[in-house]
Amino acid sequence: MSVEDKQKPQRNDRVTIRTVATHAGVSVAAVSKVMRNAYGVSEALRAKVTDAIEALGYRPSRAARGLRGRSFTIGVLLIDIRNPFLPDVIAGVNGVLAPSHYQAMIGVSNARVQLETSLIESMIDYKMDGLVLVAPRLPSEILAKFAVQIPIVAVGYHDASATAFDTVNADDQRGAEIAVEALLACGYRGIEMLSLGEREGHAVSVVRQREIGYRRAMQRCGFGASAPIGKIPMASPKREETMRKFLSRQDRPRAVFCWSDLDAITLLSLAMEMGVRVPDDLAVIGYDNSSTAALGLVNLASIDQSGRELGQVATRALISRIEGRTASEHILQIPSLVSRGSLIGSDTK
Amino acid sequence: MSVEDKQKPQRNDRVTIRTVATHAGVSVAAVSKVMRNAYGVSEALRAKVTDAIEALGYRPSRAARGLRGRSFTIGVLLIDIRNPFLPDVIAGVNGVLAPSHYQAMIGVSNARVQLETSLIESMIDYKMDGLVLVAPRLPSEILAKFAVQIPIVAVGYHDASATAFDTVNADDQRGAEIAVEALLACGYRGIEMLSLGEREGHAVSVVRQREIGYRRAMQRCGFGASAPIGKIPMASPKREETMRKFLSRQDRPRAVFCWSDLDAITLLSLAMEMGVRVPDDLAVIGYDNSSTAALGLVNLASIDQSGRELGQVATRALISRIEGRTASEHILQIPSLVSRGSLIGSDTK
DNA sequence: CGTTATATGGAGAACGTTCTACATTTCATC
DNA sequence: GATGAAATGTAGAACGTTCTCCATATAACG
Repeated sequence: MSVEDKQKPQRNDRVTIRTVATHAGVSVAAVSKVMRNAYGVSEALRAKVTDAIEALGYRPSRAARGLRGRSFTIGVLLIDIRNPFLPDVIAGVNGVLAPSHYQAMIGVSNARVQLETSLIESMIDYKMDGLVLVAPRLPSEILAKFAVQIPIVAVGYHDASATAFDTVNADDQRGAEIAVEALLACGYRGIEMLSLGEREGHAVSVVRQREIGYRRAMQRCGFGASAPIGKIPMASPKREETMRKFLSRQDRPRAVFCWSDLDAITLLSLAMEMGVRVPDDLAVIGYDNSSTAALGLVNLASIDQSGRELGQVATRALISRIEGRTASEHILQIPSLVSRGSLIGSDTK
Repeated sequence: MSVEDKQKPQRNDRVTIRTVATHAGVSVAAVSKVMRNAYGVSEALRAKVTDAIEALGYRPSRAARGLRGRSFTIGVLLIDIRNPFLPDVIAGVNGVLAPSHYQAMIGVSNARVQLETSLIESMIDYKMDGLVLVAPRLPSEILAKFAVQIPIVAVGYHDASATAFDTVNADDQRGAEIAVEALLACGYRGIEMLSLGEREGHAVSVVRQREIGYRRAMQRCGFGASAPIGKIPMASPKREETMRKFLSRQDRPRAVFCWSDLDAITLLSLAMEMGVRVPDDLAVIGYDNSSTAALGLVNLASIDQSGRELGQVATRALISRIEGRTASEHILQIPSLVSRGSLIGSDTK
């Protein structure tokens, strides 16, 4: 509007720590001290500086911060964004972070080890302050190597012997036991587990843990150590085909424990389509108690491991590690059963 | 192991551009040039440098890069991580980014304007190269202000008059028309829309656009301009209560068009629970064609706007803008109907 | 009043890149 | 050979912070 409109400051208008210092009539170092509320700042100085910050709308550059010190960002790595269990974890992370000055940035690896690695490296290169890895695929040694460079908490990754990083898990073995016990308590006898058919069978993975729990519960109840475990491939076309085959088997079990709601729900859908009645012909119990399982239409009994809580606990652990803790922590939550129609018919029809 | 174990380089072992330069026997600037494959690099030089990079396992620091030039990161802002439509968008973004040297970092705003603002600011402060905002809540003027500082593409945000940023949308008005037309074609006459009950009624929001399309289609078919639109609150307790009330109305319409699968699916669940048969008593059509809608158990007819494609198109637009385009683009995709059991019974029972 | 502690503020060197200028070499072309 | 033009490589100044020393001012104490 004014005649004095300048051309120059069009892009060069970034308010830096220097602008603030000049405006407040103090040194750059002083402003920095106030920002980090470091030692050696008088009330008068603080007031001057905060006023200037307010007046100019100053925001420190995260990039520059990261170059020298902390970036106040924590990275979250998700294996997969479609699994409805993961948003719960994110919600937990964000809940804990919200009141703090930390912020979360999320990366999605799509279960690709390659991408997972490069994402972790990127987060390190951004000088993020810490990482929450949700169900990472990388082997423990590699994670340990990364953990030297940045504080790490792994969620959904069983390695209680790791010393370089922390782990936060629901007790997946126990969860599987609870599932089996629930099926037995309902009187079902022929019980099978449907697990994930993956080449990698790390004991670190939650899937493997659930298999162990399933086997143990079956054995304890006298059904032999080699209780049957079916493998469902991950990729979509094969996946449904395998399930259909399972459903049409003539020696189909009376009840099935699925390693994840994701599979359980698809199974339920196919069962309906193929005329297999649930739970009359086949009882189903899933894992994660995802929001979809809770839908009236789906009505899937499931093991609840409170993703939200896992996210919260993991974040708190990470922050304590960022703030200096060095001894590793391995936290185990107890999962619980949420009974629904797929386990035992609600109506006495 | 060796006796010469040094204490010093324990943390100081970062391989920087300087390490590479020394190792290759060239200048720092030369290495930088190779990295950015800038003009003025001979084959011999390039070979020396890439060898050194390989040998040392050098990765440029994103933090330092961001401070001076590009960071090769694009920020994605999600309004909500629970809506199963959004993972599709992410998949599209990642698909386009994967072969490039760009990487995506995701922030989740949980529909909070405050958080959305601070996340955008953070991404700017990280010197990210561009932003994909998915269904942002901020008004257009504010977005325009941000767009001066960083290239922005908004997805699910209708503002074809914006000059500072691009928009990528499915044609939500058309989508709603298609839905209404489909219901009419099935012979249903009493049709209502269930929309989102929010204070904010920006025309930019997809919800409002769908309402407009619904009204227009109804009017065109002779059902008056004031076709009824019910409002469903977002928060969970009130939400279901409102739906129950709707379902038990004695003047309940014959068919309903829901603004989102999210609501449609809950409605389907409640309908089953309350004994309202779908589609015999009530036909339902949703929006988004989310993965949940496709489940056999749910079997919800829905308007497909291919989130994946939106993500791809948006990312390509963003990259072209990063690379210099200044004129704004406003892209509109045509949605399509996916007919399923909630629209017309598949079996002739 | 000296002398010593303590509290307060500032100078300036990192941090690891990018990128503008410039210096040098190589190559045509006359 | 001389003369530009083009190609190739380098020095070094940013970028916006943090943080270690230092310098000074003030308080405490005998």
